[in-house]
Amino acid sequence: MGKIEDAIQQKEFKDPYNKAVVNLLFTHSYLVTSQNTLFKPHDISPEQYNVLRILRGQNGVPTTVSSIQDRMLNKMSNASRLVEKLKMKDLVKREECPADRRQVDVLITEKGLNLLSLLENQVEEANRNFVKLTLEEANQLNDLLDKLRG
Amino acid sequence: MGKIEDAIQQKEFKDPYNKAVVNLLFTHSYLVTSQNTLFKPHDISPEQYNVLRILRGQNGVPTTVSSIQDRMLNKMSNASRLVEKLKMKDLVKREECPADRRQVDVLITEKGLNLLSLLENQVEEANRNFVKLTLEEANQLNDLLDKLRG
DNA sequence: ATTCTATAAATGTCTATACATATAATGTAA
DNA sequence: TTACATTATATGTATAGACATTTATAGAAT
Repeated sequence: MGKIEDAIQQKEFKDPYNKAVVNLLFTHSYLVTSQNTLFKPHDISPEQYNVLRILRGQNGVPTTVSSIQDRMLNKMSNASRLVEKLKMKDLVKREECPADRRQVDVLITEKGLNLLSLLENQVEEANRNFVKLTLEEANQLNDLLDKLRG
Repeated sequence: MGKIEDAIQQKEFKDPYNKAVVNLLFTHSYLVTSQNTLFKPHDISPEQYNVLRILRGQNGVPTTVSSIQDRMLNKMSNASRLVEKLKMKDLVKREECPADRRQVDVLITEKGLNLLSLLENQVEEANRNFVKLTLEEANQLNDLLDKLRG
């Protein structure tokens, strides 16, 4: 089992390329659904978690909203609103950038760092379980995905 | 270029499994964004397109909402509301199932079939272009994704 | 027949994506 | 300086995903 044909009851695909697109959409849904069970109890979404990780990666250097946007997994998501959600939970703070008053400096708070360290190990451990591949296969998959996007 | 590390400016990952999860989320966004440009002019979403394809696959046999749900790429999506959207555009019709009045029979209309055949070649052609792999690599990717989900 | 349970679909609510537009601040050119 | 284009962020609005709840019907058990 596990074949995409069975999972969505579609007998055949136009070609391996079109099958790969469908397979990727389906596998994405599998992963997101699996991950959600983890994030749910902490009242945080995978996207918000991702923003916190980006901020911590800055090691205390403030980050602008557009810089967060550039580094998000989904370039179409709305960093401004995600930051607002995180701020309401006191996981980040926002300050007007003195050098350029259009910009907003975003920083992760102590509370944000604590939540992140609590979550991170769980997420990493869970991800290893969700991906039922050998190490070598996981590397192959990474290479193929990198190449897929060109 | 093309490597996930550059694309999201993250230097390293915990392990290839965690990298694969991030890589898959990112590649999903790449594909969906690419596909959206195609669907936009036709006032239909990729999800609605997918429902139309499921319905056509039935060759005129009515399909219930829950059966559509089972065959969708995202099991968490809401077939009931997608069918409602399609109905408002006269792309599907909905009939009470006489045998079981809880169920609703859904059928694709002539208009729906026309839109589908117009879109399908474009989508299939575009998908081939989005996936920058050889045929063999595309097959490998499909096998890895099938295995990933277990 | 009555009650209980299960199932099908619809609905409510929140979050996020997608994309257009608005607002404010900056930089540049006349 | 004024005018104009550019950039950073915020906001408006629609669609979809996530998940809980409701409503209606069906089937089973008493």
